Amino acid sequence: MALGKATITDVASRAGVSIKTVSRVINGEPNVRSATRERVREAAAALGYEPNPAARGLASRRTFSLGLLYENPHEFSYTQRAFEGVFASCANAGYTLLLLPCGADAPAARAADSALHLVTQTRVDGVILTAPLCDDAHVLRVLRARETPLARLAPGETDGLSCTVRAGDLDAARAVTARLLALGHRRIGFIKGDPRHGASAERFAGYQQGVAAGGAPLDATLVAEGLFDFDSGRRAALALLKLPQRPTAIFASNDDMAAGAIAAAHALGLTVPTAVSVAGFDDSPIASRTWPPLFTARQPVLEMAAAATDDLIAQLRGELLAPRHRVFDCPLVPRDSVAAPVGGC
Amino acid sequence: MALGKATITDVASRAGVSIKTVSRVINGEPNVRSATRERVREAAAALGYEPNPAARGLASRRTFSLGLLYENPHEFSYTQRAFEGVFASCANAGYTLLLLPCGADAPAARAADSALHLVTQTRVDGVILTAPLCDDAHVLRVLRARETPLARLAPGETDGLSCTVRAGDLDAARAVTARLLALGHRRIGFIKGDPRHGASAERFAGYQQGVAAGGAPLDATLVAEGLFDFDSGRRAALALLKLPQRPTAIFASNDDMAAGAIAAAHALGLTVPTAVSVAGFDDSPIASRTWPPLFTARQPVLEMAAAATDDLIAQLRGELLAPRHRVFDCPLVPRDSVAAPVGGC
DNA sequence: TAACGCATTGATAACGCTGTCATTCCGAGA
DNA sequence: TCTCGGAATGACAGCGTTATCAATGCGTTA
Repeated sequence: MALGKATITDVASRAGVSIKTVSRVINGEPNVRSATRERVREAAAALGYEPNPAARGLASRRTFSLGLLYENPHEFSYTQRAFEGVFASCANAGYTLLLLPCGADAPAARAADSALHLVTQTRVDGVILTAPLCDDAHVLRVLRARETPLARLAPGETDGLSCTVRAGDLDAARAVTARLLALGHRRIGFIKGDPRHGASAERFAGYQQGVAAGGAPLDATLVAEGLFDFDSGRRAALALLKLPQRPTAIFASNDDMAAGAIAAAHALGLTVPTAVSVAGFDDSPIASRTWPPLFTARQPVLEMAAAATDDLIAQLRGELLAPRHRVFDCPLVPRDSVAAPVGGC
Repeated sequence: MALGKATITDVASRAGVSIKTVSRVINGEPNVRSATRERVREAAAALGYEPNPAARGLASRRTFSLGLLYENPHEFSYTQRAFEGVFASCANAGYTLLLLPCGADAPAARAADSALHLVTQTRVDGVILTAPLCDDAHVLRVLRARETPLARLAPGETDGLSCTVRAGDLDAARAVTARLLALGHRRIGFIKGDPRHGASAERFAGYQQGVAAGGAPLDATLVAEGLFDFDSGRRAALALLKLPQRPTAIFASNDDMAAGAIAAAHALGLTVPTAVSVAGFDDSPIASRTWPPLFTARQPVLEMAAAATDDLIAQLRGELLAPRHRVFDCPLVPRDSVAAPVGGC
């Protein structure tokens, strides 16, 4: 096998056909006799032929590559899990993947610049947007001006223009809350997530509905603000646990903040789950690395990202008539950071 | 500003020059009168011209893209930090970055396949290899057969062929050990890392040298095997802490295993650092999220990855006469998981 | 003034593929 | 046997750059 220096012309002459026929075989186009197809395949294999993506891209005006745009995340593992899902689908469909991080702390216009770069400079065929960029007006405007096909992961709102994939945040948050209530907790603290993420409002609503459904009092002093990162969770939990009448359980909107809440409890000399229960959301790697490990709801990030990518590629291939909107369940993951409150109910 | 549909021909006619002159300006080549250069720049800006990478790649036989090859990592954050460093350098130099994960648990040949794919299919100009792939004979053979320029991050051994960037693992591990000895510990357990990583042996050697230099006994029963992941660290620490004469301190080869060691201590009812001190290595995100936070040595992964990328690009540009080999210091990060043993020395 | 040399510029041929459209092939039906 | 029509195939013109090499301009020297 040669070192990949063979061109389509070499294959064509070896197979005794025109380059156009080779092109047809390579691209799986119809109207090639199966004997011919086989002959071309053999010639290509014998020469170790690999199509030149630059030439292909130049001629077809496509790049067969997708861009994954994301913010430098607070929650470290999310992006990586999403990436793995997107990558798997890309590899599967023969697409190349470009990652484009945009600094979270940079001005809003910065993200739009990154998006623009992705489209003009590298000319990807489509873009996958993760929260919170998938709701960023600047970014959306830039991409839509170029008519770039989109898929949005964990958006706040769906529209009729792009495929979306969301988690069933509301239901899962309600289920977590219900579980805490069932254990006998009446005062359940809540730590909200970054308000720029659509999921934050959903999870909060799930908490509220759960509390209301359980007949427990809705106490606004038990709700603290957070930003999805460890330290904001730690600080919020500290404040909650220092309340005159402190909660017996804390439900943080994600695992990183829940890990912060555990650290806060430790710092105050409160044992988890004996003195205070802590629940998270996501089932990110840190959820099984805290002590005690976190009770949480599993968000299937990898599968969701893969689904978003599949839909985007289907759209590029014209296989999708209308944008598809998917919602993934988040099953509870029972772990030791949650128990009945001391004294029962 | 137009929507990036302008070609080099448009720019040329607007500036009243030939396309070759525009090409010269775009690529920063010499021998263009500064007045001409300025006129071309203005025309390009006015038209919103963006060079077409496919056309450029076809004509120049380069892609201006690099590949980052890595194993699906045990230690979750490492790759992401490395990616950020590599990405920063690529963006800086106008290169595009392709990530290529290869499953850790797949057969060895699989990684080589991924490497091959990177070179033949996407035709990157150069490849950055992370541990342990940077020491994988299959991968290296494939890439060298194609004469692909390489940079290797955290290799076991350097060679005369490719740029390398390493951490000063041995010195840092010795310093961590010395610190534990200085606090009065005499029985210091050690959890080794994945033997396929060159750093594992270095860190172990640092531990051994540190113990020897401190005049403490070298006890082989205090050395446990690990694989750099949380669970192997937890299990190894459990074994160490159940020894008849258990260590008063445990030095794990990385933070993930150290977090596992803390979990093991908790599980046995041993308080950290009162009953047992725990030290890690890397200063990965989890190091500041455990309770208590981890005493560790900071490996500047992002900076190292950026350096490797810079060197690779310099090599591609022909600016490097011989492969460069860099070593980065790993300063100690004092945190609360380490204290003097109960009873002093 | 003519000739020389170097900096500057341009005409044109690749680069390896896809798209368009014409052509050939081949079996079925008249 | 001839005609017809769709399947199969091929010729050739781009796609938007860079590379090669020739041509031009211009200040300097003989």
